[in-house]
Amino acid sequence: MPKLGMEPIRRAALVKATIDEIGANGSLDVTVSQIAKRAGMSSALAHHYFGGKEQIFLAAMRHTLSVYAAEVRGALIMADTPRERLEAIIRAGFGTSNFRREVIAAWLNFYVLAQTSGEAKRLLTIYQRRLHANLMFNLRPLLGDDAQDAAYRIGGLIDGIYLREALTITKTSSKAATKHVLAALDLELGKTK
Amino acid sequence: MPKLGMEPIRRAALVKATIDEIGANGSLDVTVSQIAKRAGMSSALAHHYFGGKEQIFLAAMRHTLSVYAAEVRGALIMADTPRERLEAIIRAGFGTSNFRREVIAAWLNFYVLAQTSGEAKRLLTIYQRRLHANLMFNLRPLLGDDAQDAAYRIGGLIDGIYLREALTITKTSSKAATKHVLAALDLELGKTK
DNA sequence: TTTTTTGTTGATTGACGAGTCAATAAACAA
DNA sequence: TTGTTTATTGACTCGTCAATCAACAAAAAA
Repeated sequence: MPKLGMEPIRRAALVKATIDEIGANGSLDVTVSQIAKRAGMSSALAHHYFGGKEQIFLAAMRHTLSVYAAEVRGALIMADTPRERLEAIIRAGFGTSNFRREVIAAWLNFYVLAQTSGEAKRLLTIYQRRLHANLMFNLRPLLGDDAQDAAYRIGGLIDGIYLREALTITKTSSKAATKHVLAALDLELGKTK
Repeated sequence: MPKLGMEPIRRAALVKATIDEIGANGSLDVTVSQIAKRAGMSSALAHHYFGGKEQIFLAAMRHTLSVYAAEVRGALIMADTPRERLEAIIRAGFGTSNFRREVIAAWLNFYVLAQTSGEAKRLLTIYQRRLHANLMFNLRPLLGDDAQDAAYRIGGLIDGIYLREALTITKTSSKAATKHVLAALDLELGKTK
């Protein structure tokens, strides 16, 4: 009994299932059947809507990236000063929608995908550039020419902490991660504890 | 014409071929045949010596880790003061044997493997702990109770920069990476530029 | 010399998975 | 009503790959 207008629903379900399946599995070594089953449909339908496995992965990646971007934008609305905006960017990165086991696992595997897929690489590069630009924009008024290097280090630290969480995940790690990056930010800004 | 004493030679060749193949391929999605071919033997022989694919991967991982550890130990011999030792640890991480395309790609994929394989996870955890302990030991005389957090941040930054290099590799990035982490170290130590 | 140990591979097996296709069915348009 | 578009799947094809095996060869031990 086919209801019309299923396409967006199916696509969304597949995207979510893909992230969950990668998270559950810990690798990109998931079958289209597994994803489709988790999303409650046949594998043929997944192919029908996405064309192929890589395109499913890329859609999941775009979704992850856009959720991240939305969370950052949201946090920035509330912030007025450069310092507040920097804090908002950092907090958003470790916010509830991004800092979860499956999402971190998926993120890690997107880096692997980027080794093979040009499109995946492009998407990740966009994320990195956007993060860097956001940090730069708010660091420059505070640090001038040192902003460039500081932004690189803060961005690198964020990514590094993500990578570590891919290995050991705990409930409290979100708070701790935020605190660490904020401390690094204070150091960059020249505040001594 | 079987020469005796081939085992260690074959094993070493397979380990090297594994790292190269993962690097060339950008993922763990390499076949035993590919690895064996690169190492100049049949896939059956690879199985004969290692028993299975995962054990080949783990051997490659152990090798990578031990090369890293050796490089750190080597650098530490020349260093006398805590500050010099910290610099040595950082420099070793971005030294010529570790900071290469294939090795970084392999490293990234070991993180993925650690999601599935308990042994891989164990090995990576050892690396992280060792790095942390090394940093701590030399930061404590300089920072006291702040050493713990500082070590976490320096370690995280190192990993983060590695992750970024997995995406964009350039010739000069080794120098730049070192400079960035050393700058972060200076900040932690309270030196203002 | 016979036997055992070590080295080595081509061929095969058995499983699994991506992608395709034909067929079915409901909704909608003409 | 008839034709078209959208939704959906079971069955199938074709390829790949990890792992095993049988067989051969040479060195070393007996």
